[in-house]
Amino acid sequence: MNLVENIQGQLRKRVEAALQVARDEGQLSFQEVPPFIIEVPREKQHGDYACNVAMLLARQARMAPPRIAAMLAGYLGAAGDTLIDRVEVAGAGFINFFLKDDWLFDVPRVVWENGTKYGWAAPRGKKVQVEFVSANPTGNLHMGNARGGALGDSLANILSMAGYEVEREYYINDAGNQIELFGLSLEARYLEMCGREFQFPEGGYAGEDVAETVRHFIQHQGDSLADVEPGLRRKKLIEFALQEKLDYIKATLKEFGINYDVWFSEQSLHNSGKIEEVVNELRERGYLYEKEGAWWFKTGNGEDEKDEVVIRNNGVPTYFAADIAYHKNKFERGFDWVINIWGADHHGHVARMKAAMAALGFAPDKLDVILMQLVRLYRGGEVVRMSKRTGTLVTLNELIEEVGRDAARFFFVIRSPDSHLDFDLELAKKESQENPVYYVQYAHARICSIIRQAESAGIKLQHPAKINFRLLKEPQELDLLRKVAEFPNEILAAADTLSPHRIARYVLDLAGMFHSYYNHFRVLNEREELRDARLVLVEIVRRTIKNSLNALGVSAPERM
RNA sequence: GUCCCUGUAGCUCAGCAGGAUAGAGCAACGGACUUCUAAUCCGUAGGUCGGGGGUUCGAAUCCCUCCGGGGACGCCA
Repeated sequence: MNLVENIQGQLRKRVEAALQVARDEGQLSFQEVPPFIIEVPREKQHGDYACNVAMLLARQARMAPPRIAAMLAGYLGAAGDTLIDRVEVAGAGFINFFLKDDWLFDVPRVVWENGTKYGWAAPRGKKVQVEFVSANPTGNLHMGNARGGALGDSLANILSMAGYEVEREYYINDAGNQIELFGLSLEARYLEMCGREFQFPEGGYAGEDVAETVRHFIQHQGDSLADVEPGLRRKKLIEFALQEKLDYIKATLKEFGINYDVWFSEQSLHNSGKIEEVVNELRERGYLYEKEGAWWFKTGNGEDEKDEVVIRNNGVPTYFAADIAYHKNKFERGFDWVINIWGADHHGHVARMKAAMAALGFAPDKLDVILMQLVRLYRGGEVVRMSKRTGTLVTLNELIEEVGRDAARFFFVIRSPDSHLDFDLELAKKESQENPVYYVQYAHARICSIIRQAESAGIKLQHPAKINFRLLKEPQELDLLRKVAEFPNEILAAADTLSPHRIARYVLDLAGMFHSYYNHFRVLNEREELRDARLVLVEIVRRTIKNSLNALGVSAPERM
């Protein structure tokens, strides 16, 4: 049950009824009800909720907004109303609703009854897939992958809370040119270590981690491949390396708190002939044309030059072709909504991908791509280039070790995906003591401490039904109830706008309100009834903090 | 040249499906621990929302334009 949504719905009905009565009585003339909103105003003095209908009606009613608002208010604030305390008209014509506090006293019961599921919406019977990270299995995960991981996993959590059936997926790019280059790099290192002639490929993977993988291979198989046919040698090396790298990636992501439902191999699309199949389908539907020996996909109306090659003139399909087959496969699996998290450097790919889906008869609206701006890494003010090939990168493993999983995840997810993220490692380490994540976690730990303290004094948390919440008279207490009540709506808003950072902001706010309250009032005070009510209040705050942190993949410690 | 993101307090960023007096954290300054955890709190100070037009009852938010920063424009992925 979503209390806030419920209240907003009730107010909306009252406003609609008032509009009808006003029209029936000839006070107001309008053709249709405009799409007005019932919102929580920023300023507290503007009431619990505000409605903008008067401003929206001004034109068609040919009346000044404040006059409309005043007239409607006359129909709204009936004496004896159980919900509305009073109605005021203010500003440019806002109708401000001041509610009786009673509804707030329902909040603890609702939280209590939902328990660990407070904030979860009812299942809506829609399947959504979130694909994220999907880094090439040719190296370790870097800062950009870390951001994508934190973002994608949190988003998946939030969508799940919003009632969607969510699957997390990792697309393994284990085919194509990069893999061939990877093979050549492995081979060169291998021959080098076996003391043979070798030639390192131009632009190859020169990183130390690749050399290390080759060393591992030699530990297992020695120089058994030194004299075999190069194609076979590379195949064996690639097989070994991909397995090792992928295992490592899986372990790292797990350590970062991310668990995937599906690991999808690009190679499997090649093997099963799905790529060829989808290319043929596009060709039959008339979306491909041949030019200079290659096959091109028509992206737009043919006027621009954004067309993209799907089959190279050597007959080998491109990454784009594989990706089309992959996305077709996604839709065929019956997802109602497909979300990809890509680095901003792939933005040119979005329109093409959507066009390809449309060409295949799928609704492109069902595909959403979050373009995450790239992370730029600094070390003591120096920009660090992140390149897998040269191996100069800070890995996710190092990040977890240096900054900690909780702080790292919170840090990535507190910013909107649109923000360019400058990450200075020195600064992050220095600031780790002051990181906002500790502020939130500390609030949780403090509440746990209060409850422990109460228990050791023989005071038990009681069911809200047994509590007189009218004793909570302090404005800060009512504000906390209000804030907790907003949580389910915050989740829905974060899901709708694909914005996990809203939850990070929310929980930071809630923690701040709690810390302030803590410093002003004593929960465990002498008056038993008040004490019991406050104990339940801080407990529902604790649960809300914990559920928020869970959504972000951050732990909620009981002691700090 | 085309496209995407971005420009808000000294710094890092929220707010941007239009709403009322533009917010938070950090940094700065001044206070609060005999009391449930001071990783906290309270107070002070800090702004031409990059510039200029437009739409509107109302613009940080939408549109146009200019300027600054980042990125993409491959038969790489």
